Amino acid sequence: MISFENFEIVDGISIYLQIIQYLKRGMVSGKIGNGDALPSRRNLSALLGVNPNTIQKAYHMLEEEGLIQSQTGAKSLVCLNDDKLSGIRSDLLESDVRSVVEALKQAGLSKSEALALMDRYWE
Amino acid sequence: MISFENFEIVDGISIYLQIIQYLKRGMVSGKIGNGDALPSRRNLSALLGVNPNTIQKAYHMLEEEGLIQSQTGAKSLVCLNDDKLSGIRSDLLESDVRSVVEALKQAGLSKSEALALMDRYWE
DNA sequence: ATTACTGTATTAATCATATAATACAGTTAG
DNA sequence: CTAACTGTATTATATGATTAATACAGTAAT
Repeated sequence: MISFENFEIVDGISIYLQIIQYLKRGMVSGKIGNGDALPSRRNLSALLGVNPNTIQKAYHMLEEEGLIQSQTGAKSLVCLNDDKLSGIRSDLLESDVRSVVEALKQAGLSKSEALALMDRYWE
Repeated sequence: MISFENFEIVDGISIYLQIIQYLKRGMVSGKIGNGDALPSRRNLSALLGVNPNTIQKAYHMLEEEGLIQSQTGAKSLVCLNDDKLSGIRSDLLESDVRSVVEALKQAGLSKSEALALMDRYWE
């Protein structure tokens, strides 16, 4: 069963997007794999303290992307292959890194300053 | 006059927050300094293709933070000192770096992989 | 002073997000 | 079989972000 232990909702980004992002990152890391069962909409909504409809929205979008499969009555399952995985990986990492590079550049940091900052925060 | 040439609105974050973020990063980089004049609400709204109220919201919040000063009839001016500047700097860089570190960690990258990725995307 | 530009305020409408309360239909496990 | 859990759907409400159309008051420059 996929865990949401180290998941925390932050302000400024839609909750359903944060859930999608969390699951995709888990897939990229290998912690979440093909066939894994997702928490039920009701369980996850109770765990995170958000409305069931918000979970449903996230799951529904993942299903439209072909990353999970749902069937009325049964648990939703992760549906992955190598192609999908490499697609998610490049999408996610690219947008993450691209945005922070842009931000640090605009704040006037040099490449080496940025790398040093990053190194320091990695712990 | 403060320039918005290299500013582009992205999806997923409120426009007024993006404007605030852009201006703060300019302050941190030194491109924007104490006393600099901001574009008028109407001008900037036309330039960015957004509603004047959206610009007003961003400017108003910056004024509440004490980073700009406005007076009816005249241009709004940047209002900075060293204390404010160092506060913005640590806030901005910290949140930028912290979030990307968390994202890349969760995606399963090692520190060196992350630094290499960052290095590669810098140009 | 007149003109053109400023900031500020108000009201209304629209859209996305999120919540709330139900209901129905299919599955899984005892 | 039945009870408890699943996914799915519907309707309503609230809030925040954004747009829109004005209006008023103050500044700056000619």
